[in-house]
Amino acid sequence: MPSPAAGRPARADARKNQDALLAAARTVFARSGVDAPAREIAAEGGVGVGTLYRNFPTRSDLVAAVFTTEIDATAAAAAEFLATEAPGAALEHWIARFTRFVATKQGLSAALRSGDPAFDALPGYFAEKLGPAMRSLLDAAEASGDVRPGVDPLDLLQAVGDLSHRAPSADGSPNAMVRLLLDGLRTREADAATQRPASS
Amino acid sequence: MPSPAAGRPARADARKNQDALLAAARTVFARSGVDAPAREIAAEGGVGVGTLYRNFPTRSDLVAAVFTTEIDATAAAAAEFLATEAPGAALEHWIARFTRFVATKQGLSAALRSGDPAFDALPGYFAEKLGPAMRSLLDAAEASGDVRPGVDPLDLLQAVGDLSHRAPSADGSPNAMVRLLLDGLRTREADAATQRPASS
Amino acid sequence: MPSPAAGRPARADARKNQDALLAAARTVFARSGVDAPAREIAAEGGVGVGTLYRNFPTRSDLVAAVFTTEIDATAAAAAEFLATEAPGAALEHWIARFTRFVATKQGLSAALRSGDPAFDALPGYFAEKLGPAMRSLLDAAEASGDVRPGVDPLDLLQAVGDLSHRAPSADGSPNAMVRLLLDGLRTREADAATQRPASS
Amino acid sequence: MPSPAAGRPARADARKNQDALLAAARTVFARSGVDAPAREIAAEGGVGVGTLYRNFPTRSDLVAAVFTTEIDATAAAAAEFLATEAPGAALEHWIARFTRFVATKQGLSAALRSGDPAFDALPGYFAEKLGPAMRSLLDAAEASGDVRPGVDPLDLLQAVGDLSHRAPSADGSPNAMVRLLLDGLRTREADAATQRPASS
DNA sequence: AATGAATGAGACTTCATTCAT
DNA sequence: GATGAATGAAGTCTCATTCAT
Repeated sequence: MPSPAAGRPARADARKNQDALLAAARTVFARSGVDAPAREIAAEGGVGVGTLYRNFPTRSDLVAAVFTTEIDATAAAAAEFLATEAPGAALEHWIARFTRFVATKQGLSAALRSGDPAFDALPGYFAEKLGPAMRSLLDAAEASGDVRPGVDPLDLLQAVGDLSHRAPSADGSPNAMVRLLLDGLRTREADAATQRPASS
Repeated sequence: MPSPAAGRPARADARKNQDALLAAARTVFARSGVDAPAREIAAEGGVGVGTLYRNFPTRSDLVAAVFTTEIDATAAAAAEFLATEAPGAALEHWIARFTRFVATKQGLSAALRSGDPAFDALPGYFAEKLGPAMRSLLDAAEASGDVRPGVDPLDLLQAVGDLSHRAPSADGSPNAMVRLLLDGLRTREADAATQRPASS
Repeated sequence: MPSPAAGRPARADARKNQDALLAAARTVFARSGVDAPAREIAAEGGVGVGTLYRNFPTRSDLVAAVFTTEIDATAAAAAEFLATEAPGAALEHWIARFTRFVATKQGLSAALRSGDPAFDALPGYFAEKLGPAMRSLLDAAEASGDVRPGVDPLDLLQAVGDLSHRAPSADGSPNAMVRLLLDGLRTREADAATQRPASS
Repeated sequence: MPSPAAGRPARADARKNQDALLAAARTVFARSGVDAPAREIAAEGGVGVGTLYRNFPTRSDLVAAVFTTEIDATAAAAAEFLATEAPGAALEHWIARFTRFVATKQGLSAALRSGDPAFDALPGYFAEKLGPAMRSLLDAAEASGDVRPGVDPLDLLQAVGDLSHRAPSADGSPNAMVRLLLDGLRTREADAATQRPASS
């Protein structure tokens, strides 16, 4: 064991608990919504409620932390997909991932609107992190001709988010309305053909 | 059985309370979500909790009643608008109204998914009442050339509903994404021009 | 219809309700104990709660009335049995009947001890009515040699009552401990024979 | 897992509360019956309702615990009495004690019959613990000639229990009917004379 | 620092009782 | 007089949160 840099072990422990709680909260929020009992989250994380309260004094702190964490992870996935897939596929996959992220947040949008100051920074964080991520995917897809230009990344994100809201969606793929929206996003080569013929 | 022809006396009062409770629930649901304390609803309606429980034994009974009532009112508005406005305006106004109805239902979609059997009939009722209403508005608007044909009323309703979800919207008009969706609904005269560069 | 004596019909109605309530209370007390909801009793009697309260302002009034009524009926049965059966059988049948009366009064003894003044007269009424009834049955049975003499009727009644307390008893016959007590009551002809032989 | 040898710290407190609640329940059950408000029991024990619910999630858990505890204490008293008193006195005292235990259980027999599965094991526990205790006392008393042989301990226990049911009994001694029963239990020297007319 | 026991506010629900019709 | 709707007190139970160990 080549102890790296004589760090204080207590820190490691604290960090471990924080991570465990974050993961637990993610799980529980998805299962029972953001109003799930604190005890359920602590139990899922394998710690006592006291520890939960020490690390996240208020529920909104925890919610915000989970939200932030997931935004980070989701944003990071964009670069990863772009690096390993064709632009169209990357965009599609990433939206599917974003969709699952949203679906996981039972009751979050209601919480956001609650006026709790702990949430004030969240929309900004969302825009700051996911806006550029979406932008990069759209740029690539526009360049490759997969989607038409002129779409605002945040508008799209919001729309997809809203449409994903009620859809736990069987296999993890976006629900019908999202697919509809995405279809509309593609370039209109074929679309035009569909629309031109003799209308009924 | 004394006086044969006499109607049921106390009924008038009971009915009044029921209406008061329905109105109160509508108000409170919009303000605090469908999970608002029973006492708050009773107080808003100016009755005791006991009365609330007598008239609506379970919370889902009340939710379902409010939902049903509003669906009826919303559906009825369609005919009214059609009779007094031009097709395009009628459609637009009605959707704005529908949008407000949805925005009022904080947490309803989550409740719907709760599996409570009291909600089983609701989606069907929604489709049965609002489908034809939307259909009639779309027909008129299509006939007058305001919107393009081929739109499924229920799909549209669902999409608008989902997009309205998080938007109490300042002045009562639909939010940006809904407007976007509605723009897409209009006839593509201009749209087509934009998309088909060389139409010659 | 030879109207008997031009009585006021209202009276008949009132009496009918009272009887219906008494019967209903008997049924419900047996089913759910003397603390059963007032509404359940009113419903069983086919009247509104208001009528219940008009006829029996307090629960104890009703309990006392039922109790009194049944004491009367039980006392009356003694003479009837004596007139139609042999003394031993009459005694036995009557005790079985008394046993059922007691078993029917779930929680009555607790209520009796509650200190409610409405119950003050009950023990006296019990003694006054059932004491003589039991006395007459015992006298006959003693005379016929079926039971040994020297048993106090009220003591016996109380003991049987207490022992019947926890025994809904399958077919309506007294439970094991009561039977034991009654066995002890019989003349010891056979008993002596049983006891004399070689003790273990 | 830090300090290995250290016991569980907070346990002492928890145990103390549990005991306090058990004692409180015993007191309150005796005073107000087994249906006494949860809050009353918690208050008597000097704890919050939450603690009551934590330690005894359902009322039947508490009832069963009190019952079990008292059965244990009552059973233990048998050996104690046997060791310090003459067999006849030990039996008498123990029955008096048992009588008080039963008198304390206002409404318990009704609860037992409620069908709550939490009570299923109680009759068995009663028999298992008190049967042998009574047996040992009877054996000693039979050997010393104080009581006649052939009495089933559980039958006797049940009979005494039922007869004690309604008798809080002034000075703590069994009520009249129980005394009657116990008189019948004593050896029949005199009794036999009375019963066997021509013994010669 | 972590733990989980204790607390008690507050939500739910049931009924006894009153009273307008 | 009868009815049953309304009331609200009272009891149950569930957590969020604190705090001793």
